[in-house]
Amino acid sequence: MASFRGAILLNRASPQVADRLCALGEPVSLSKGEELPSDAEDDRLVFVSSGSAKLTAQAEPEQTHILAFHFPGDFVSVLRRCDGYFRLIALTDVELVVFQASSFLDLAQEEPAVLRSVLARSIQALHRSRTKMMRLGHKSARQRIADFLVSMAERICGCTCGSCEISLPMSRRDIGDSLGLKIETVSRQFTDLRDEGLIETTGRSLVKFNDLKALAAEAGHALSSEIQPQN
Amino acid sequence: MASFRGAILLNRASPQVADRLCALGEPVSLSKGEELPSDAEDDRLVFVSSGSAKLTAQAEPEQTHILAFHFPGDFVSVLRRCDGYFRLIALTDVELVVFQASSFLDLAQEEPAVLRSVLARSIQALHRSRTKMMRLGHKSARQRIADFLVSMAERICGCTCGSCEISLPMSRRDIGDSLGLKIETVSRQFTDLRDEGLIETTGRSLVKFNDLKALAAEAGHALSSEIQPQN
DNA sequence: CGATCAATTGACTTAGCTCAAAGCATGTGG
DNA sequence: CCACATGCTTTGAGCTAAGTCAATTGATCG
Repeated sequence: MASFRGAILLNRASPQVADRLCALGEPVSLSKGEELPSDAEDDRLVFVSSGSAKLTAQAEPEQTHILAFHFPGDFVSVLRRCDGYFRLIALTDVELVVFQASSFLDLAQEEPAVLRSVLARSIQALHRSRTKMMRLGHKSARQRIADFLVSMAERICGCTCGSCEISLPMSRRDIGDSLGLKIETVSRQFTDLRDEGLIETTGRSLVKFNDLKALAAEAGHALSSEIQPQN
Repeated sequence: MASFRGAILLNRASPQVADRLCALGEPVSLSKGEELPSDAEDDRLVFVSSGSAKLTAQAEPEQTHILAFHFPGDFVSVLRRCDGYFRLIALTDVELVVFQASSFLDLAQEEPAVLRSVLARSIQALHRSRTKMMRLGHKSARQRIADFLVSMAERICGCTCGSCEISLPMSRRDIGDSLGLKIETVSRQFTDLRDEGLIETTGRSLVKFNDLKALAAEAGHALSSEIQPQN
């Protein structure tokens, strides 16, 4: 369970401003599979307190793209419904703090350090997104899956090397939708990695990594610094 | 030839701050093929006054990824050399205004409206990048090329429908590197589109569009709003 | 006008998609 | 608590789009 107030204070905001920002946020709880009600008026900033969620974009019917997975501590920006609409959907029961982007920024503006920190993070996120997404366009299915697993290990349990075990909150379909792969291809890659001893799986969601460095190497030298939470 | 000062004033900055920002920038001219000297210390913000340039990332030797093409009026952020280094390379003779990101932001901080506007643009750019790049992962070669051509028509000559003619400043290899396609595939797609009468080509760089809407449809309903200059 | 490098075209290979069927988890009701 | 039903996942066989290798054509610049 991540605290929004704590995250803000890390940006060296004054406690007063942190409190006022907190007051601005609306706590929202979603249970597994539920969707954050969409808003046609305003862009929103959403802080994830606990659980996990997927941010999707539906350009055309029958083709869902998953833009990102989000975990506790993440700060997600959800654009208002306009060009191809965005949806934030709970993968597990999830607790959020939802802000209207404009009023959040109005207030943050009083604390230029916060605003600037948010900007710096945003520029970094843009670059990460660009490098990462662009790489996706150049990578094989195996590399995409390896890259995905390494990034999940880092985000879910903070591991970048050695071995660890995580529970993936998303389905194979979700993974495919986020990497531009079909569900069968995702499954086959899991099988291959399992056969080669790079991972072990139990049930649908448990994945054990035996050597994260080796897996990262499979991803095509994905630098671990590229795989941090967005905000 | 775009004016940096003019672009800043559009953000409703005071003329004083605009002047001080101008003073902070270092004008740089590059001739075709030249590269902006890299900087290991600071992230930089680069304004494109005239000409065009490509922003590349070299994760591994022998594999260059083009992150974006840039045209007059664009505001590019070039990260310092760290994770896989970034290079800004002139496609034509180009005039730039180069800022140290930190000092630019220090100054912009005095004008919260500017800072916030930059932030808002940056968040938008992040979303565009995500949607666009993610789509690339799901698109066929034909759709990628069509999408690319439509976006170039919009950025180079401002056309979104009807017919127009542009001169592409980048090579087929550059196009491939930016879309995750091989040069031969790029060429074949050009041939196909030419055979179908959607485009006409003269020499290496001239491309004439007969029906941009039809081309956009080929791109898979790429919304024109998704194809605007970054900043 | 010729040298050089970019672009095109062709033949072949392969990674990932499609269609189809079978195996497992998970959770629900008896 | 077990059995079954549902939906997720895995596996298989064949196909297609894009990559690879190789040769040719064409554009651009000195």
